[in-house]
Amino acid sequence: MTRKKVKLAYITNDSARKATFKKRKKGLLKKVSELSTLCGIKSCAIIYSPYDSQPEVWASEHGIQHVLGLFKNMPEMEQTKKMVNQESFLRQRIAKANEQLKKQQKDNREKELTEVMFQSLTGKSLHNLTMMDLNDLGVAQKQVQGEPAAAKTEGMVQQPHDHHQRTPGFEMNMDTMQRQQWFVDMMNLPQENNMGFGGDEMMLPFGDNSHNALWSNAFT
Amino acid sequence: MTRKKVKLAYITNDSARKATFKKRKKGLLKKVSELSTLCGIKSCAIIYSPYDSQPEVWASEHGIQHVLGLFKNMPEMEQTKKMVNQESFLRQRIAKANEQLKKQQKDNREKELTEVMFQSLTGKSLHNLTMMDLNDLGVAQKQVQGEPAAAKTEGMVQQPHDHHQRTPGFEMNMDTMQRQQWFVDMMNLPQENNMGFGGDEMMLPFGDNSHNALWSNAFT
DNA sequence: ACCTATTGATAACC
DNA sequence: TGGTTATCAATAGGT
Repeated sequence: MTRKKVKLAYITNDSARKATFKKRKKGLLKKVSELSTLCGIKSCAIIYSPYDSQPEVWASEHGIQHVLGLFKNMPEMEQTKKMVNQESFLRQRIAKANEQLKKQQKDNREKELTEVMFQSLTGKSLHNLTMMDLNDLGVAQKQVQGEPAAAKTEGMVQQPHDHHQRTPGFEMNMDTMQRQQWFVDMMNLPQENNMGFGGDEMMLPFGDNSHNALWSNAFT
Repeated sequence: MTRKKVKLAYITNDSARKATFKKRKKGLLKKVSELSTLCGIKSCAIIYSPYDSQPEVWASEHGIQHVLGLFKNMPEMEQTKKMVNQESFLRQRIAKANEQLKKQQKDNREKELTEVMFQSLTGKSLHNLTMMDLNDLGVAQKQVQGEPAAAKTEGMVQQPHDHHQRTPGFEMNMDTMQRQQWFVDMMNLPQENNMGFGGDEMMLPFGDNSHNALWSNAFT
């Protein structure tokens, strides 16, 4: 029963290391527990080992989580379930927003079509309509920017964010021809430029935020 | 130098408790350190005490944080800076989305107004356009066909979320006066009712997710 | 996994 | 608050 002085270094022997790990882990958690009990403080210990599928976690009752919120531990490291949940929740949220936006865009396009159709009924060129139909929601509009009717459109394209500011400012003194021209111009507004943000832009930068983590259910 | 058996219970004596705390904390962190060194495992301990302004944290080098991401400890408990940052970031993101959506809605509304105005100016029926829209966009039209335009307008206010679906359903049988009145009415439509989803609805449920926490900068 | 010698931690004291 | 020491507790190494 001689006992070496234990050099503080990695134990290369696998079984010995595992044995030591088990013993010391137990002792450590006990220490943590004692510390919390004796001193009435909040503490926790997290031990991740290849021996346990899950990280060993100990925390004083209602431990630190009540201070920083409610800390939780990942059931499994690799799963990072909650983190994914958080992310997916946000994605859902954003997808919903996007959906709303798309609806609006669709509606917008619908109106365009209506307006273009109106053109055709009133003797205007069907060129725009054709392009729109061919390209549906794509870049069709841009392809017709060279059209006379699109002169104003281009300006609007470049100031899509001010678009809404035009709305209330109807000039009701235009004659019919002018109004119709304006009407046609509006039809040629490229929807794409009013999309504002696309899916990609709304992607949460979780790549950069990979250090964000959500702990869950380790502290009882 | 007699030594009691140490009853595992809260030490009521303040100074004694503090002394014990200091000693044991030191010992505990040493244990954690040893465990990691000896067994090559990741571990960390977090000790929050009234004695230290900041929580005492120890983690094996590149500890657990590399498994779950990069865990970090709040510089100060109460600040929960990062958490706030995360939240505010998301809020920003969502606010942006909302803004975009509003723009779309406004633009949408603008087109509606234009359309309506044009109608009122020309006195033409747009039924055929409606049919075209129907073909292009599906069910939307069906829901509103045959309804008086004025009624529609009111519906828009009360059902802002279905706004886009009602829009194309112009009923063009009104006389010019009626149309113009409708037009004016539309212009006076409170924009707020067309926002689709509001800030509150997009509020992240952080109240419920208070257990979400972002650690930062504790693990060096 | 269980033992026990030995080291290590620390309660009580100064 | 920090240091000392007797004692208790943890555990290395063997079984």
